[in-house]
Amino acid sequence: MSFWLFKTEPDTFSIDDLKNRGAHGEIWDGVRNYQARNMLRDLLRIDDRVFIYHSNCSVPGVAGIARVIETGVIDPTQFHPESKYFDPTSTPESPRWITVKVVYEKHLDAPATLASIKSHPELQDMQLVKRGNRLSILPVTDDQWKSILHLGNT
DNA sequence: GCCAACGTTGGC
DNA sequence: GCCAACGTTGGC
Repeated sequence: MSFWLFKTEPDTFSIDDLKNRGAHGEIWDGVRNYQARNMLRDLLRIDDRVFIYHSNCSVPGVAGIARVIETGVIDPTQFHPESKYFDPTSTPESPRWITVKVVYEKHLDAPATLASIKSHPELQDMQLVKRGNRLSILPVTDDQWKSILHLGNT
């Protein structure tokens, strides 16, 4: 089992929205970056655990945890002309955007804020805090996972 | 709103 | 292949 971090803007889709989907979970749609797509398509496995990270908000940070329940999911929004994620160059015969479905697992007791992550020496290697990082899907090491759990459960 | 740090697009 | 222009991300 591997660990990951997914970014989301809580104004658009928050961990509470994911919680409200219940056991049905939610397709992680809208990823339109090839590096991120490749991780979703090629590296994520069922039962992998995912930090849900709230970005572009007043207090950015890891809010909670989700679990991968389905892989190789064709992002349906690429075929929806009314969607902001519509991709007219993708075809049902050869879909370009593949993603996963996740289900809510739990909130951290308190969010592990970006500020607190930056203040912890053992987390300075996280891709999240690396200069210029903009990927919305990031790998997390076992040690980083444990450290952030600790940050969020004090 | 500002702006740095990207990724993408398209002319050449 | 080069590179300028443009769009996006996301912290602050």
